[in-house]
Amino acid sequence: MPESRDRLDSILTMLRARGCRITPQRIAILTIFLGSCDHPSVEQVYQQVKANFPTTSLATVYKTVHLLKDIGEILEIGTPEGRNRFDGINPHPHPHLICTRCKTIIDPELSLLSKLTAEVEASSGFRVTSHQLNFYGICPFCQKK
Amino acid sequence: MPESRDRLDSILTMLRARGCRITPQRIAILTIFLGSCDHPSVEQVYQQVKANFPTTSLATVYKTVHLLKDIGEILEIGTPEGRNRFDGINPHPHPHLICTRCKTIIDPELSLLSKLTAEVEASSGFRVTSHQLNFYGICPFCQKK
DNA sequence: ATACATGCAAAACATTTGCATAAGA
DNA sequence: TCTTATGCAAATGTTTTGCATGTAT
Repeated sequence: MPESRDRLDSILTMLRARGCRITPQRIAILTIFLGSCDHPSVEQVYQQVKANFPTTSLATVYKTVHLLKDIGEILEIGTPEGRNRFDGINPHPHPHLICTRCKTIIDPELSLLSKLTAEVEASSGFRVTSHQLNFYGICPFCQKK
Repeated sequence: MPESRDRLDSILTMLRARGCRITPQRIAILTIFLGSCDHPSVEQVYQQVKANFPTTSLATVYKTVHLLKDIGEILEIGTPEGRNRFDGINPHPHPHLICTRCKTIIDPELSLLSKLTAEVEASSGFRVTSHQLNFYGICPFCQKK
């Protein structure tokens, strides 16, 4: 995956510019986020990092995740079941489609969303800078059960 | 509010049919959910219940909230900041437009929203039961400052 | 009378924080 | 070397659970 390599490099550059240090743990955590299209929780990231880096602590994962969130490279997703999940592929706000039964999270393509934002701005006069849009429902697989 | 009275009655009937008992605490908690259009957290509900019912415990609020969630009368909503919130006006969740500067909250009318939900269902196969939509931005008044 | 609900306190989780030590620059 | 990151453990905050007592039916 060449583009995620580029993205890794650009994030590392950004971290260096910020005075942050590049540690093996941070590279490992970043690699996991950039390489997985699902939306892992902190605990899931921790388990994966430990596989290659057994001494890594959960606290470090939390700290790194917050760092990445602060610089805008990953997005935190609120879920109804306690542990939050993170999106490292597309850190810009976008809708999430959450199955309330099996907890799967999907990123749907919505052609109408930009029009919706435009409608909000036109009718209210707000300058919209961000949004959070979560749909909750039952996925096709769970509907059959 | 006559319609929320009807809804209260129908929920009480539903609880009785389930073998649940109607306690003052449950009525108080239900009344709070049916009467407020915002999305209160458990803690907020607890504080409100305590005002009229000082002996109520937080555990009871949690248990009642879960009961209501199980019978489908309120919806739990995940937020990125820890404490979950609940929607008691279930059938018609509405978007919020939040000014990040002055914290004003507006309920915009969005004609496109139902089309957006239809688009999600059509493209994903999900049966969408609810959603959460928050826009963040700067309101017209704050833009002038 | 007899379940079921309540309220307390303790437990179970998820997340954050403080601090001594390890390690990048 | 000099600062930042790590890892541990303790602290925080939220939600759940067990159990004796209270209470709706």
